[in-house]
Amino acid sequence: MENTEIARIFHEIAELLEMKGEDHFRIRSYRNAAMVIEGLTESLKTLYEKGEAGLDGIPGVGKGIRAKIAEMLTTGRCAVHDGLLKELPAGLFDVLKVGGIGPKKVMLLYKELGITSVDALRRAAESHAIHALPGMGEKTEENIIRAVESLKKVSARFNLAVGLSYAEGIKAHLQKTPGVARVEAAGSLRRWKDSIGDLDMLCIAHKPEDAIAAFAAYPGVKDVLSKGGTKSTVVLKTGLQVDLRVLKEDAFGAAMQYFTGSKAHNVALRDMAKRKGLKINEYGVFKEPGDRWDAGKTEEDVYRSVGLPWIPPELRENRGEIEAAAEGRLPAPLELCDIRGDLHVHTRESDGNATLAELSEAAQARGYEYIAITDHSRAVGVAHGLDEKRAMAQIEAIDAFNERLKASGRHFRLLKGAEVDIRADGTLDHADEVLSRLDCVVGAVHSGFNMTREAMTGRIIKGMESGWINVLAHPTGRLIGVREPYKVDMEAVMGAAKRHGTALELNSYPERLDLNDVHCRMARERGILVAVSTDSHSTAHLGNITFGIHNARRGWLEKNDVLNTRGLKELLRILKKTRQAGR
DNA sequence: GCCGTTTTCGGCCCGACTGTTTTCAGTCG
Repeated sequence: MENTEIARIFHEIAELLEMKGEDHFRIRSYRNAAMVIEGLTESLKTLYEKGEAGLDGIPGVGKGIRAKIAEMLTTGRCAVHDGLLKELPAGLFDVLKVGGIGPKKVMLLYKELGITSVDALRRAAESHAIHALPGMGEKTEENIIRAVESLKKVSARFNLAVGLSYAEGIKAHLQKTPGVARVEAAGSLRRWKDSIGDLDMLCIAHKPEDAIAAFAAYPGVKDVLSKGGTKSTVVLKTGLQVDLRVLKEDAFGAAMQYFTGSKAHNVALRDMAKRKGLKINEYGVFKEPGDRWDAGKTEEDVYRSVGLPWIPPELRENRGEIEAAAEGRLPAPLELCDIRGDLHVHTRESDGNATLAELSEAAQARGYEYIAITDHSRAVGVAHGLDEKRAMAQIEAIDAFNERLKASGRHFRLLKGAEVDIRADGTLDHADEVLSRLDCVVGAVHSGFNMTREAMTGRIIKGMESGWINVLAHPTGRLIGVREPYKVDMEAVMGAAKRHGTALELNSYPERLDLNDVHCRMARERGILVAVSTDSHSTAHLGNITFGIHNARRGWLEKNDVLNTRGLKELLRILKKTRQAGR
């Protein structure tokens, strides 16, 4: 079993225990362990196979949960999970997803009315069978009908680029409201998480009620879920939920810290504060009992109050950043100015829409020293992939172009490259005669996504073993919200990358962000270089590098961990060495 | 169920809003 599967089972145990009304802290332990497991950079299987001590020392995983992990790894089952599922029907998980229905109500509806599905819930609400139950009323029935309706339309999660554009729209709208001094997005968007479930907005306003009213009146709003004195929640027409909190200026830093999260980071931070006799909430830092500390204006104040330096939002996942901050070993965040070029760019020869000259100009305008032209190979027919003849012609064209650049005194170079398909049998989609003339070969999987895990892993490793691949592009093939990653053993792929000196791509396209944050961190720990590339199909796409940089930060990558922070000379040396080592 | 500068028991982050209640539970983030 893989980490994600084991984590899922712990999440389910937590939900089942919660419905049964078990101890809150025990439930939290399962949730916490699940989240910790999702952030691990080694598979539990590998750790377990190391022997007794392998699973020791994982924070939040004690004796009980360790035993369950061992049980799942050896038998593929978890008796506690199985037992709970015998007590409670699996349909209750769906009922729990209905907004406004929590574990207590799910259980009440199940016990009193036998409701085990969303459909049954809606029917019960429509036939007014619910309001007779204790704690339920007519309003509850109306809300259930509405929540079930929106459940159907809501798409799971939104990608970052979409989230950013909504946040900008709301920000512009609120800033037009008199008395609104400042509006910022917090939450997972500010942490640059690869996908967002909702938007958290903060605002400073003299009259909170005016800001709340303006928020509810935003033209994109479909439903107002709640509207209080300082807080409101709405659902946009697109299905995205947005929360707004209105605050006073002197609490803005504390609120930013609080609402940026993650929840796990905040719990750990507040626990730390508590041990120091302090209390942190969204209004500031307080010395018990109750009196105010001057630590609410900036986030730095909040962190300083518990003896920590400011922690970049991208790292706030309780994956060791608090300990690292305490010990002064936070990673130095990767910056845009560290990036010297882009190693994955398409032209109109395949499925891009820009010419060599246009891309060259756009890249120079960004201050780059190089970009690699990496059009598709022929296997990607829909993208008008290049066969050997066209590839050779492009090589000649790039050589000629570089000659002209040189003659004009520009310190910029186009690298000859290709995004060559790793075919289903692991062979490459260009002949050696073409590959040997390229500066930078990007290998990628674009078909046959439904292979078994073993077959896909073998296919990719065989591709790398050819010795031609400098960078493995979008290594898991995921498209956020559209397509799951293909099944692949990333530990094995990284093992091969390390042996062959292959870099792994962090594809900056907001729908991809592949490698993800945890995979980036895995690469760093294993000493594998990451290429932060854009996979641009137009000059505008070069700007997507921003998404890649923030995702790299989430993966703790520093300048030295990234291949394309190297200057041209050093880059070419590394690219050449990879080939020589591999062949 | 986890954890320890309060260490093997007794804690465990904190607050807003809603709908149902006559003082608060449930839900959410």
